[in-house]
Amino acid sequence: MDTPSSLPDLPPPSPSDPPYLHGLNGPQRQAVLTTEGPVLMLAGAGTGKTAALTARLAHIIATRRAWPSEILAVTFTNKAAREMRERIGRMIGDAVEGMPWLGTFHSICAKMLRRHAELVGLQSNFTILDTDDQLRVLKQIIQTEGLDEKRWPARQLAALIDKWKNRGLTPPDLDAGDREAYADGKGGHFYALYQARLKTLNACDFGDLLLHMLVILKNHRDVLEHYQQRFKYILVDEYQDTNASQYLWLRLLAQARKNICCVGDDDQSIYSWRGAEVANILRFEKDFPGATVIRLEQNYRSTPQILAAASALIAQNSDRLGKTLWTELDAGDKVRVVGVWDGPEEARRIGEELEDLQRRRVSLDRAAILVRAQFQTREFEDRFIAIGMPYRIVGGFRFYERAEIRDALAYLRLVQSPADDLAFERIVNVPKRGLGDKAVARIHQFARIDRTPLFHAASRITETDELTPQARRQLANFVAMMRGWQSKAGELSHPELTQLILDESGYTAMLQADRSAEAAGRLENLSELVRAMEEYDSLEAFLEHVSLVMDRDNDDQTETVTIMTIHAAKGLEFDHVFLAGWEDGVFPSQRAMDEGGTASLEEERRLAYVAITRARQRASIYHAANRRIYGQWMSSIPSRFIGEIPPEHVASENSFGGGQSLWRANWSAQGDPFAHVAERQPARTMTRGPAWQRAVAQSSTVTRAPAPFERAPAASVGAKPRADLAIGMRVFHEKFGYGEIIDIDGNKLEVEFEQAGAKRVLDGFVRAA
DNA sequence: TATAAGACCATTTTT
DNA sequence: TGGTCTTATA
Repeated sequence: MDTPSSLPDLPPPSPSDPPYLHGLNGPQRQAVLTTEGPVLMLAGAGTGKTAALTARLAHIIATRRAWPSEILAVTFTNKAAREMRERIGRMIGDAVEGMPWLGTFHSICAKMLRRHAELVGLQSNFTILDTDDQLRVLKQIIQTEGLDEKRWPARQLAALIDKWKNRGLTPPDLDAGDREAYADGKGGHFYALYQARLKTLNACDFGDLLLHMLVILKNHRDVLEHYQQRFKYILVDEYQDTNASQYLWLRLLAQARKNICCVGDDDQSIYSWRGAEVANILRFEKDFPGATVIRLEQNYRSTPQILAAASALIAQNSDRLGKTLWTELDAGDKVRVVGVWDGPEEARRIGEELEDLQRRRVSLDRAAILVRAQFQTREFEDRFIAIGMPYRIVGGFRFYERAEIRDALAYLRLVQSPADDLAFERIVNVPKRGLGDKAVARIHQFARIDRTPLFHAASRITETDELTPQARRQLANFVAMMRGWQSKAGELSHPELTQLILDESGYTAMLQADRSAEAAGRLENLSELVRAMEEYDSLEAFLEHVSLVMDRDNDDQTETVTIMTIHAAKGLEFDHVFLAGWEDGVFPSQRAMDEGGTASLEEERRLAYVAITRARQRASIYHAANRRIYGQWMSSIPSRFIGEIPPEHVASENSFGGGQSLWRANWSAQGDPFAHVAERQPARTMTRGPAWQRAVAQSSTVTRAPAPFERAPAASVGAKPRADLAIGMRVFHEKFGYGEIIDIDGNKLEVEFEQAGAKRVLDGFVRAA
């Protein structure tokens, strides 16, 4: 397969090969060495895609085909971009620094758009709105147009506009059908209003970054030609995730030289609900005639058992380009399918398995729990707190999405551009200054009449008697403070300025006065923000970074299990993977089963494929017979996907049969809310689906009665206590705030928290304060 | 204007 | 179930 004879165009590997070719197999080498013309690299899960990709870049640079600044390399996430930059850096050294066009679609477009902003009616210092800002603008429009917000929610309009932007459509491009979609045919009108509003705000949303650039490239030949000349080579990662507008953008840029290399895997396309179009990858050869298609099929990650299970599953999908993954690894364990009684037991069982790994000195970093939806994480969080299992939940709120961070940024934005109405509205009354809806409405009115930004209107309105005397005084004070900061912006460094704003505005005082447990964390986040700013040359640079790039900081050095959604896990790998909640209705999700037909079920199946292929050594699939969803207990049947894995690759276990009576007794004794369900549920469930019957029938392991009571935590096994902590020390905890260490027992601490009282916590969750 | 109690409604979320 | 948003009251 990877012998040179099957690839006649390539020189055979030789010891004189440059280092970046070392260790690459035949197709990977081909992907590196085929620099000219369009290339489609179909890279299955775990086939060394990133290695090939970075080697390709290194090759292009090393052989002087292009300067680093002449290569466009696009990824979807900042993380992927960062990783690529690091890996190339290791191959070619400092030359990566000169790769200004390596980044996400959005960051690259933002960079371009700052140069050409005037071509779409923006100034080059436009602000980038996030989803929150976007929603607020839309709400205002809906309100001023006198629409019933209940009947026509802003979220729905936002989703629609997003969809249009993803498809590369500006308001005039919409056809009749599109326009009909919202508020009895007013969709297009509202879209146009929104775009106009953004223009006056000198702002754009995420979708606009791409859409504006697309419009510019289409309408301005000179700009297009400039970039076509500049980018001698184009490289796109995760091509299956591109949406129409990204696709059109790429096609325009690649048209002249046609040196475009797209890497992707149609089987891992799981973002169609976000506008990604698998069709882009399926029709690549049509778009670029004569394209070289290279398949990376040797998997270096998973055991044959895992791979076979995943392959059989994905084979159920139609509409695939088709790949045959193979591996040279040894057989390994079958995929485990474990049936449990309910959600809490699922968490308990997985917790026990993790403790088992700890006892075997396996680092928890090598294990992950993957879920379909975010709500499933709670069950694990509850359990893991109880047993002291160190965990990390990926997703949820990101750093810059937190209220206090957004508030601080709004202050900065307003200092930097007084015309930023969204920022003004966000913070006029934070901390509370007695400037409520009424006062803000007056300011709005004033601004509308004068056609000036809110801040300017606010300053003017204090010279009138429009407001009550105290509101007037407060507002005058606010305006004066803001003016003060604006004038000091030149003298102070931006971290100093930020600190000054936080203190003078009363924001710090507000949080200090707040006795709740979260307040301490908020203050901590703000100092984190100030610290992060120091790495940037200017406020502008920092704000740009924060709106597009800023990730949550996860620099904890403790070994932890990772709990995350399957979506978030794409591209990652773990030795031990626990796949929770494989029940019809959870996974595949109820929505996917109800609406969307085959297409969305196939996307769920791809998701299942992604999930299984994250595992290197062992994949364990869990399904519960009962699950509480939105507070309601529901009985459930195993996911249809379980039944699609060939029996020869599966080892089933379940907690039923022998354990059942014990269960019932135990649950009833605890006043279990669904004791009545237990009377009949198992029998009924077991006769339900064929998958379940098989899971029971195949059951090879003797069932163990589940632990009826809370067990003593075993987390201390194999964990090393930290040397940097001592009794009496002041520490900070993300959830509980500040406190003092009372006692240390191995890696467990007894801490008296200032707000939350005495708690036992793992040392990994605190840091010295 | 600020707070408290009720209504409402829930996937996945790279930017 | 529980978090967010809206509406009623001090």
